[in-house]
Amino acid sequence: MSDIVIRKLGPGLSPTSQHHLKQIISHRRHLRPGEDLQRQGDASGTVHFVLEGILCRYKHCGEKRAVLAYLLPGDFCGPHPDFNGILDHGICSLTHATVAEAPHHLWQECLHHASDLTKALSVLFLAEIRIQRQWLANMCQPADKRMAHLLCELRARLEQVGLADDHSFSLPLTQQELGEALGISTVHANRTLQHLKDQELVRIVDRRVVIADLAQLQAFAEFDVGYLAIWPAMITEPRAVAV
Amino acid sequence: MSDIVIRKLGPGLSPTSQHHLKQIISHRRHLRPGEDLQRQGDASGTVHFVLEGILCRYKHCGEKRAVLAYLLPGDFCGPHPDFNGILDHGICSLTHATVAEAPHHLWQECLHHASDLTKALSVLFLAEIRIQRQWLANMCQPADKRMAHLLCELRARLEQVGLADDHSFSLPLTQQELGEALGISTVHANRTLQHLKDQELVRIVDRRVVIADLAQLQAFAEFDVGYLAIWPAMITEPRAVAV
DNA sequence: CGCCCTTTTGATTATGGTCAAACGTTGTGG
DNA sequence: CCACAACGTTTGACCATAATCAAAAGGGCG
Repeated sequence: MSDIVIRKLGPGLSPTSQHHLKQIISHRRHLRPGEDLQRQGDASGTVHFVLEGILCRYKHCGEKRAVLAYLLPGDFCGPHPDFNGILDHGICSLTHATVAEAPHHLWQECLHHASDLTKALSVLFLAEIRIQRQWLANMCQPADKRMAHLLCELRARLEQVGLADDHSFSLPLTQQELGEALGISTVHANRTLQHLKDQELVRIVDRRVVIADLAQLQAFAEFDVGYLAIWPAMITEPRAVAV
Repeated sequence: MSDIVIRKLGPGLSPTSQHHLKQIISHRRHLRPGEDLQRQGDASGTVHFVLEGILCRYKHCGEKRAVLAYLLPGDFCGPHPDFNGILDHGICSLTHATVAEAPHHLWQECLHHASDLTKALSVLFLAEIRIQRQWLANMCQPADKRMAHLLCELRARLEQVGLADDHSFSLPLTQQELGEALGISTVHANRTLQHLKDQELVRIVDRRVVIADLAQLQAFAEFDVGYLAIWPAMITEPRAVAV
């Protein structure tokens, strides 16, 4: 199951490093919906990778909770090796989830032996900040476009790890949770989704997102997949990683 | 003048590395207001540090321009050493500005010789993503609080490099540019500033932000300086770096 | 002075928030 | 099996924040 991490960390890793990494992250931890993996204000903690389920980075913002990022299977939860401060945000599981946990000393040792791993992590990290910037840029769009954009992004990221195709994917999130990520109220998230449904762009049935015409949805959302490319090869050859 | 970069990169650098770095970034480049340092879509470019003036990272978002980050004196413009793709955003100068430019081959060599520099850069980069996350979290606040928060942030970041005190700082940005960073219209940026002025929290006179009572402004903005700490020591001892 | 850019103001519109209630589903316990 | 609680979804009415449009008023500069 840790293959999904290898898949995401990509073609850059030597077989030796891959082996090392798999050993290190063999320890599993299960999380229930709503359970925190790390809390805002904690001193920097253990390294994690998502194996199953969806988690989110979040901050408290007045009364509300602001969801800053979704963490999907294969994603690195941090903290980054160079970080040695206080965590500025929490990580919370939105579904039942399984994460791989790397004990601190083993992780340090692994980074030491597998020098290409440090670079691969940096690349993942740079990919994450590109998503973060895109989310901020999207804030100047109306809610329906933002919602469509978010669904396009989730689809593309899940596809990278083989969990989505062009027509549908599983999305066990509530409308409230989607709203928190878009910075809109639950009620408005609902109306927004209905608006998309009325336009026959997407439907959400039975915890699955169903897309009639992906190109049309992406056009509506002004979605350009470029910012999600993790490895340079993916820009021209998106499926290269999936092989 | 490149001292400001050393100051920001912080106490982590050995004297040798500092010397190396100063040599490498001795090449200066001047930018006029509105001039691009890098364009969205370019292949990854040259490394830059801001020495004077204010630049911004931006994306086009429909008709508008979304400002994603301000780059202040001492800030690293990227690209990050591990990044080798297409730039997902542009960098534009908002004022007259001076940047230090490190030719690619010298930069690579410098990173090789000064291994602590790579780490220092990562730390700066992590600081930048914390700001990015905070900006996103702020999007669920009303515009007046966001504006106040932005001013608090700019003040604190400028103070880190000795360009602000508790009472005022120079801010040669237009209300339009502030609005683009907050995701609000120019008109609303103006009304928001007036609202803050009416509450006697801040005034902007003659391109300077004047703060009557910093604590009061920060309280209104729900501003917690923690996310701006670059080095662990700064969390408890913010002035340690400034010495 | 006249031009351009920025700031300011007013009037109008629209996007999205809040409150409240109803409806559907699921899971639990009697 | 049903009753009930808990949660998520849906709907309506009303309100608030902010966008848009238009125009006037300053301000710096050739």
